[in-house]
Amino acid sequence: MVVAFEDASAEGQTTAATQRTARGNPVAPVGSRCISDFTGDSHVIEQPEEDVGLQTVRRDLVGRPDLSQLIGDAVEDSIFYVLDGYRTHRFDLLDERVEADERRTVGTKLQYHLLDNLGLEKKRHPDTEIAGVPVDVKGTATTDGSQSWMIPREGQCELCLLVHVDLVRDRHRAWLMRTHRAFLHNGDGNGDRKRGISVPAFNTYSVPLYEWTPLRPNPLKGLSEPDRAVVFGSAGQETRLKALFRAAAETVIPRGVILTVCANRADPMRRVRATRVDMAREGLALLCGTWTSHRQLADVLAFDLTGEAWVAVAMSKVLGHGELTGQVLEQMRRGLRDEADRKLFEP
DNA sequence: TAGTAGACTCTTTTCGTTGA
DNA sequence: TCAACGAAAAGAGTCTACTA
Repeated sequence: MVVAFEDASAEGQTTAATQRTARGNPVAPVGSRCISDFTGDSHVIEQPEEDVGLQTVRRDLVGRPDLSQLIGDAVEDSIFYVLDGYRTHRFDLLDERVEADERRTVGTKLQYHLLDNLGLEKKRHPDTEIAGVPVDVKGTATTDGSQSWMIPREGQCELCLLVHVDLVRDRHRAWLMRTHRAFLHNGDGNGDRKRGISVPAFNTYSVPLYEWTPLRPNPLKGLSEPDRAVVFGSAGQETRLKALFRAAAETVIPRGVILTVCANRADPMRRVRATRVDMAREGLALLCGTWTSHRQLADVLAFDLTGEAWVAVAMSKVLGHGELTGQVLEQMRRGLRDEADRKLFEP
């Protein structure tokens, strides 16, 4: 097997001295030549710091203060899509009911959600352009800590935004890398002639965009077995939602979690709202991210209700925030006719 | 009969568009 | 640039039907 890089001084001539075996071959050094299988183009490998296109894209991405959050949101959206909790009750990709094939599709879905979240246009090839530079987006979700991105022939020597989701530790990280042919495995590639990135090349030439960032915890994963039995039991939606809010009080409940609990039932959000009076009787106020005043109060209490999430907090914590408390309680009182119920939401 | 689900209508909020 | 406007989405209330 001959690796596809040459000493630049040889000007396109692959000599015996520059040929390497695939196993244990060294990382193609800066200054050596790389030849794309796809275009046949021969070019010199640069340091990432000297790669104008890579640095342009890197500056654009790291200049976004919420980059890791935007990509994290895309990861969570992709996982929710694959789990299909709204129909299946599944909330964990490690669940035995999730097929390995389904897990693999997280990376594919991630491309679309990531472009959407970053406000990037979807193109045919490569996937998008960032700051005018063509960029491919590759995502991988693994359960063993390993990371492998398969690069298609047309992606060779192009810039790639690489995202790794660690499903066991619930975290994600992203890198930028120019995936030179010389950095990919040899042999015949897979059936689509895609090739994986060699680990030494990745360790040498990838540029991290941010460190490991935790995904938002899924409150369903933290439930005890007895709580989980009630939340996914045979009772009605309201009973099960109340059990969820009790068990996961002071924990942000994303909208997707509510849809998962109420899988295959109509109008679950209606049932969440219907639990508000009962929860108030138990001393818990349900804040909903849809309402501006609720969201603002949640921010004050250090809960992030973006994505129309909900949270059950002690009523005592809702009080004492001046006009904001007044607006939240007024919103909760709205429409209640029973005087005793209305009293539950008075300062 | 109580609890629950579903359907319908009204209200509120958000977001994109338009024009000054 | 910003306010006004309208459409769409989602919250909220009410009523009826079903079931154990």
